[in-house]
Amino acid sequence: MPPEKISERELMLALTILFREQGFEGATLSMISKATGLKRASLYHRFPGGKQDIALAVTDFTESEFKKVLAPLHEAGNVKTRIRKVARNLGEYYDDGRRSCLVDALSVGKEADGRNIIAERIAEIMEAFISSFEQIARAAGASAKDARIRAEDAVVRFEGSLVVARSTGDTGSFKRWQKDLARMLTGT
Amino acid sequence: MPPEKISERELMLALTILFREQGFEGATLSMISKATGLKRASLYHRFPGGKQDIALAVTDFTESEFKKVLAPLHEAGNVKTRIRKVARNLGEYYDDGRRSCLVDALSVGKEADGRNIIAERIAEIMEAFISSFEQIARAAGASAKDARIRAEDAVVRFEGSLVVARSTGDTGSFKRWQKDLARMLTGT
DNA sequence: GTCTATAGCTTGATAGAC
DNA sequence: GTCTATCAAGCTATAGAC
Repeated sequence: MPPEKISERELMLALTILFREQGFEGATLSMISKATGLKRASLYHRFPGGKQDIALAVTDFTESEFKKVLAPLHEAGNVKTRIRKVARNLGEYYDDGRRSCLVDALSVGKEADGRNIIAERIAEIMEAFISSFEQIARAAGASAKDARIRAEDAVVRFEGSLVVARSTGDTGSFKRWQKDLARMLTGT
Repeated sequence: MPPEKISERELMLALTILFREQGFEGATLSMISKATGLKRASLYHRFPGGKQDIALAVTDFTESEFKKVLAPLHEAGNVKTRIRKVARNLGEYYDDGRRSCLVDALSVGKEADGRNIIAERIAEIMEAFISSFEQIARAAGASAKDARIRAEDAVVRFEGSLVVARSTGDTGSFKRWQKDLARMLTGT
């Protein structure tokens, strides 16, 4: 057999960028082929289920990458310091607000039956994101109810700043979000 | 000639719903035909420029509908009362947070040349949205700089709550946004 | 594990009748 | 202003060679 033209990780990184920018319908196999350097048939060798399989793999990959980005939340040390580390990580991961959110891009569009398997799967990432923030808010002393609200609002402002930045090109609100995150979650 | 099968306004309403749910790539001419009751050729009679023409018409239509929704901001009367009226209007327009934002749905995806004509056009709606909030914040006594930041953050939280609601099905953050809007913009 | 070649379908778009 | 019929191009997916 010929050697792998592209490593698993490089492959997933290229696919993630593409799906984030184009969404599910927008990302055609021709684009995928071009972005990865693999011909159609090679893509089907790696992802027997086709395009949907690829999108689900991107979702799995993003979930695990996100865990790394959020990892400092669950480490030892000062709460605010941990949150600030995560704010920095997210800034790096989203190129200071210039990249779109995969959850947003892949949750547009429904099947004829009104469902969207990828969106259902990707909603778990969103919930895990909120849940991580919720835990750190609890650690900072918030009540169960308050912690949930603080976490949801922090994620809301994160997602919103990426939408606004994509539309207007202005990343100011993302940067304000980064600065504000520790205060939002700890309430002080 | 046969009579119009569907009025201009009904047509635009159906198209807006479709593009909001499916995005540009996701909304196929087959779906458009089904949603409007018009065959392909009839659509091309009304929109000679094809699908892109339709999307631009939806953008224009949404811009004028949005002006109506935001109109109370520019009327006479108590500032907070006017803002609360707009919060109610937006709740109605977005079905209490259950509908997606057109700006979000249509700003996913780029042409090969890196541009996206529809997204560029629709960015103007986003800017007008922010600008309306900015004016009312000024009217409430905020400095130019503060008014801009308050307006941006209000729109950020609005867009974010729609993304989170679409993903998780939870409209709680949208309802909190409605309650909070007057305080956010006036700073009190 | 990669490729070329191809199948079969859907897409966006058009011609021309009524 | 609507329609049927049709088109080329692009789509996802597969078969089979190396």
